Amino acid sequence: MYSTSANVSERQAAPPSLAISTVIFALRPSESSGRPTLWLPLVRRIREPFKGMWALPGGPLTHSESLQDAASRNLRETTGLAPSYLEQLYAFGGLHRSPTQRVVSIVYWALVQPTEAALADESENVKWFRADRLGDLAFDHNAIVDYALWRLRNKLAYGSVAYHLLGEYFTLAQVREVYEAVLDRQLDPANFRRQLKATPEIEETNEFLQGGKHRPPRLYRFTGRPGLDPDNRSTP
Amino acid sequence: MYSTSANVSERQAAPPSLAISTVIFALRPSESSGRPTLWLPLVRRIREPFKGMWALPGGPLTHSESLQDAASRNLRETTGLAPSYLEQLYAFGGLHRSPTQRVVSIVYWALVQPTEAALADESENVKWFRADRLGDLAFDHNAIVDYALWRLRNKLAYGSVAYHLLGEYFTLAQVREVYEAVLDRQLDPANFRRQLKATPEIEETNEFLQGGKHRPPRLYRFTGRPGLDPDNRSTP
DNA sequence: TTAGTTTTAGTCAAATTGACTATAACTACC
DNA sequence: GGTAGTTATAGTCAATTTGACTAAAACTAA
Repeated sequence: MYSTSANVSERQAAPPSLAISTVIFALRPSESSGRPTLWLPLVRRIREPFKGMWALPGGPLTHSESLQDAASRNLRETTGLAPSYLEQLYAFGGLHRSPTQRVVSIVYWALVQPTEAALADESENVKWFRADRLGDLAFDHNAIVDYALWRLRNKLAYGSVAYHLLGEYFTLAQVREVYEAVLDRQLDPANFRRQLKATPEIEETNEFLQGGKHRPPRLYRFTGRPGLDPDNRSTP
Repeated sequence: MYSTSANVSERQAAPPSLAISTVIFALRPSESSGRPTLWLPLVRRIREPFKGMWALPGGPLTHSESLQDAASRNLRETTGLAPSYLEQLYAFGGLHRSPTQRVVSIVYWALVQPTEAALADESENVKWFRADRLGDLAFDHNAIVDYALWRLRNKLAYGSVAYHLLGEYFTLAQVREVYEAVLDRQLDPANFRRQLKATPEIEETNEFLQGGKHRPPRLYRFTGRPGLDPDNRSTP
């Protein structure tokens, strides 16, 4: 319809095009320290503009999908995973985001639990990067990732989002490691666990994690519901 | 371009159309109690769908405007006012928001300081309503207003947004009245002022507000910057 | 001058937070 | 089998913050 070879007046008349992108966070052990760190998948652009550079996964909004469905499909197509948490981040609509056309991107951010599947889906054009060591990305995607990180840190501090980066069962120390990775600072183990034990959504189980070279920690489980976004208002 | 009389296959092929809407809050003294309450302007729809019903101010995104500029213009056109605070709320993109076509609305919310001008701009098709006494609105606009109210309450509790509903100089009791109106509960005057006095962005002046039938309260002034949204990142 | 009003400062106990100590319960190694 | 190493877990204590409340200050209206 709106071919890229359209002349100027045609381009001016065309409505801004609408795209969906996703910032997908997962935890992976750092190669150096072994502690968990934040990673995210990027895709290599195979055409202009920014051909060859890395960019957030995304694509146009198809006619039969809600915004969230489009983001969810996008996520599945690039990582093979289902999101454990998915929330709208922001609609970016600056005039000069793309040099060739006016495009408005509605960006979602997601948390996934990393599995073998995720690694298997890596390829020449899809790779995972440490969130704090991205190079220069296409478009305004560096700014978008920065904002997503800010939002993640914020939700971590106030909301109850850390559990979506972990499996169904977890130890309190694992939760603390998530906080330390995302907030990038050490937390006092004893005080941290006191706070977690005071939140009613964290349920104690009678299971313990065996295998460490120390006292086996108790496993817990998160029983809360995510958020109160318009998209997620009436999810039972 | 995409006329409403296009046939089904043409409509399917057309990209979802993109609109900007704004939820504009201002304070006005309640008619009954005289205390400040939240009001917002609505416009009457002059064509289908939902012809005759009240709706949020809005319109299509023009090609030469950023999202925020479009919201700002929208606000000025319906109220004659400039926003004292403007922030993106959410992008609503459900499949069936409008019965006639797929439309994605990027909604902003704003705070304005009410002046004579705002009242003057009321007309047959633009009216202000109490935020807690809206009827049935067009489209999904009731849900949008609910979400905007939720966000306002949230920002009030954590952020520093109340001052944008007041003038440059204000008394601490006026701030408390804003909180009481938005949160809909009474706050202890003494404790509330202790908290405000502890926040460094609230600057004491040497002026006092005369005219009440009681001890004249000191005037204060807000010196902080609003937010950290992508739109407002580099505002000096 | 007095009553009525809101502003403003202050007290005190309860709850929360931050820094820290000590014991429990496991594994690994000698 | 005992002992060192490690993390889990409970608990203490002072500092800070919060909520409920008292009371004086400073104006207007009568």
